[in-house]
Amino acid sequence: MAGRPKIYDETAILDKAVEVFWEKGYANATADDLLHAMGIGKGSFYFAFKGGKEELFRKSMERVVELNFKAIRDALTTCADPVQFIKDFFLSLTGNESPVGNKGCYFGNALIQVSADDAGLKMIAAKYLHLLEEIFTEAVQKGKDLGLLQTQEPAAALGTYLVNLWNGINVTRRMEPDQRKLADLVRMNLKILD
Amino acid sequence: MAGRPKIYDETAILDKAVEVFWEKGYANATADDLLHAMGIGKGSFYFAFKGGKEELFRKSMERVVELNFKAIRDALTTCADPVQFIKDFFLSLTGNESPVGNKGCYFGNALIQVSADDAGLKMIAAKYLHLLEEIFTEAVQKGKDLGLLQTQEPAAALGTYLVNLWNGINVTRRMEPDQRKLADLVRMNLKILD
DNA sequence: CCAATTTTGTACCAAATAGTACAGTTTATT
DNA sequence: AATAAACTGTACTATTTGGTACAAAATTGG
Repeated sequence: MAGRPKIYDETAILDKAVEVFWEKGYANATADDLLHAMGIGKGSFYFAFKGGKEELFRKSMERVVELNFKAIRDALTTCADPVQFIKDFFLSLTGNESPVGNKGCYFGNALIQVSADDAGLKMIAAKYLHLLEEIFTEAVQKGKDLGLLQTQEPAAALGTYLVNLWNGINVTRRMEPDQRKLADLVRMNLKILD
Repeated sequence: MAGRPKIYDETAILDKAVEVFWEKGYANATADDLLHAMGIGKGSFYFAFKGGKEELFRKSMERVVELNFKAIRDALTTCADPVQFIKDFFLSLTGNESPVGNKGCYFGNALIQVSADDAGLKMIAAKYLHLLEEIFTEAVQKGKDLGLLQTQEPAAALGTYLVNLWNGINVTRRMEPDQRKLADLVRMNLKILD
């Protein structure tokens, strides 16, 4: 168990890579962009990520799930009113202070940016979006169990509805700078949770 | 006004370029891909499109608007029940026979695929999505005028709702192969037009 | 301190990239 | 047929791409 120690923190440089991918998109992010942002040399990079750019992106997706989705899930399991939480979450997407900024959804972006022959990455992105769908579904189910929802719709259908809303907003944000219009749009969609 | 005539049809090669961009994405489509599909040489290409790939993409967007959106608008102005037309349109997106296939929306894709420093292309894509929004809004307004809609929501808000649904579906399609789930999702969304 | 092990930086490379230069070809007008 | 205009194909280039090779460096256990 000897050996020269890493001089960087693996999660720290992953976070840097996430930033670059999110900002520039998978296809447009060059290895140089990434290395520069991560602040490591090619040697270290190809040593740590033998699969090159693709492996880095795969790990960066894991990291984003860990940082973002898991946080949502945790918050949902502890909060008293999951329905209100969902509503607040979506409304928060329409403001400047959005956690996502204008960069969209990491996974939705991936589905659209990754070239067709990288089917593996696409499948992973799809899988994580399904995870988000599940999280929404669980929240709705919990809301139903608590008697907070009148709707006849099954929780799973509402989960699908919400992940589709998420996908939509993350594109619509980019064409619609008017935050009031976005907020109205979200509110209109959230009526389904009354 | 002399000179050798073109040996190719400008719109025909544009259509080929559209195919490539739609299939591979803007960033992933190389000049070679495009030239090969268009069946012309570099000389002809850079003569016809002095702006290179970017100009080609700009013109390809115009072409897609011309071919797709204008057709929708025309169909809407002539049809008796614009509300039903909208519903059928969205439901058609969930099937195999979708006009869009799994390639998504040309302009939504562009918003997500084009690199940040190509702000010009992004603005054009956003503009065309706003055109689609307008088309939806007009259809809804017409539906209201004809007494086909009970909703209190303003037509413009519903237009925004529908373009957001469009944006969402075009991403969600890529993560959700189950067409029945997609169809249910669309039906749930279209209840707002009852 | 020596050896084993792991990490790092630099130099290098082959392929692919978008784009240019330009000579030559084809046609309409005269 | 001569000429001007419009078009086309080929050869070329400079840059950037992702990726490899490998020797040197840093650390720990013996």
